Amino acid sequence: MTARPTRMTLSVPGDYLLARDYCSYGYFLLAPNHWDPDTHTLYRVLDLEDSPAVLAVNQGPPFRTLPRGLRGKPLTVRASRVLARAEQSRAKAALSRILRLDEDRRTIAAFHRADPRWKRSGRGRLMRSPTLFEDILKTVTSCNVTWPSTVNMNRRLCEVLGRKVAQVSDLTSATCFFRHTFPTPEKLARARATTLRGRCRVGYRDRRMIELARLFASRRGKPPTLDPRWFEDPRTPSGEIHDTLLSLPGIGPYAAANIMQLLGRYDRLPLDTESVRHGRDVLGLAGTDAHVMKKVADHFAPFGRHAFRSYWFEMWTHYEKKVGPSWTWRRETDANQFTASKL
DNA sequence: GGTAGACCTGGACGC
DNA sequence: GCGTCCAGGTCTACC
Repeated sequence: MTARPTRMTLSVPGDYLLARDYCSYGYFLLAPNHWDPDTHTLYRVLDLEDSPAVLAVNQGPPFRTLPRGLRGKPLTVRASRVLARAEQSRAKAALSRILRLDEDRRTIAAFHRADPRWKRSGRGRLMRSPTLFEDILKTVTSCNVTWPSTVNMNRRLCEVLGRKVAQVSDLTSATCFFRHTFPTPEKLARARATTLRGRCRVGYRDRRMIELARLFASRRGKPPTLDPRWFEDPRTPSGEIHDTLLSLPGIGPYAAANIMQLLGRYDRLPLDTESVRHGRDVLGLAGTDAHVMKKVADHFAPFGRHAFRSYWFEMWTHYEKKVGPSWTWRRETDANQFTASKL
């Protein structure tokens, strides 16, 4: 008799709402993340100790408008196979980073005091990846391309360089969209530039991505050149992290500021063409692109260490007014909207 | 320190 | 079906 796939429960902060807090940043539409808007279930492929597995995370039945009853309800996590105890711990740690479970009610309340517009909806957490490396690579794939290309690059990176889930269960065969993990730094560090360019369609980013992977990869048991723990440590000065990010291949001012927010440091704004569009269309700003960018930065400066979240949820709400609540979005249709020229 | 142009992909458009 | 144009941040060379 074969053992049944693992089921777990994950505790969340008292105000946590999976659909609202997971569908809060564009990366929730990128492989190997998959959100099913029909069942309000998050599917994520993760590299665990023995082999990859798919996790399905759910908090309750789907809804259209934000419900009160679900907030703080523990998450149910179903795995595609049996997970050893160490794998369960690793899976929970990965989900905690993705879902920002480290942001407790007090830190969200501090944001709402700085910008009360989001108190009613409870917006405050921003979805991210299970590792800093994946956040950095996803940011590189979002630079100098329209959003559909970002979607394709991430899917192909997983399919070409990720590990495939071998064990097929009801979970993986019927409902999961992706079967491959996001590539590890070690795997990407060994890849050929021609593979990245030809099969993953990352273009001129090929060598930069390999160089980044080499900085984050462990080699022959030696620690990596860059330690993610240094970046994640709240005691590390923001200025030092920002300077280090700017020194990395493929990381410029936009990417560095975006990675800062993914690290939970919200005082900088990643300004791009979207910011200019938002400045003109929503804030009514005028002038050259450079002038509008400067005015957008000035506009959100009073929010201080909460500036990015004020900026981001204002833009997110603008998207939602056009295409509905983010938890109803489908990658294959709504995902194509996220480019300044279309919005 | 500021700026122009190259770097790629994929979608839109015209023929 | 083919060719052309355009959007999109980073990097380098040049002033």
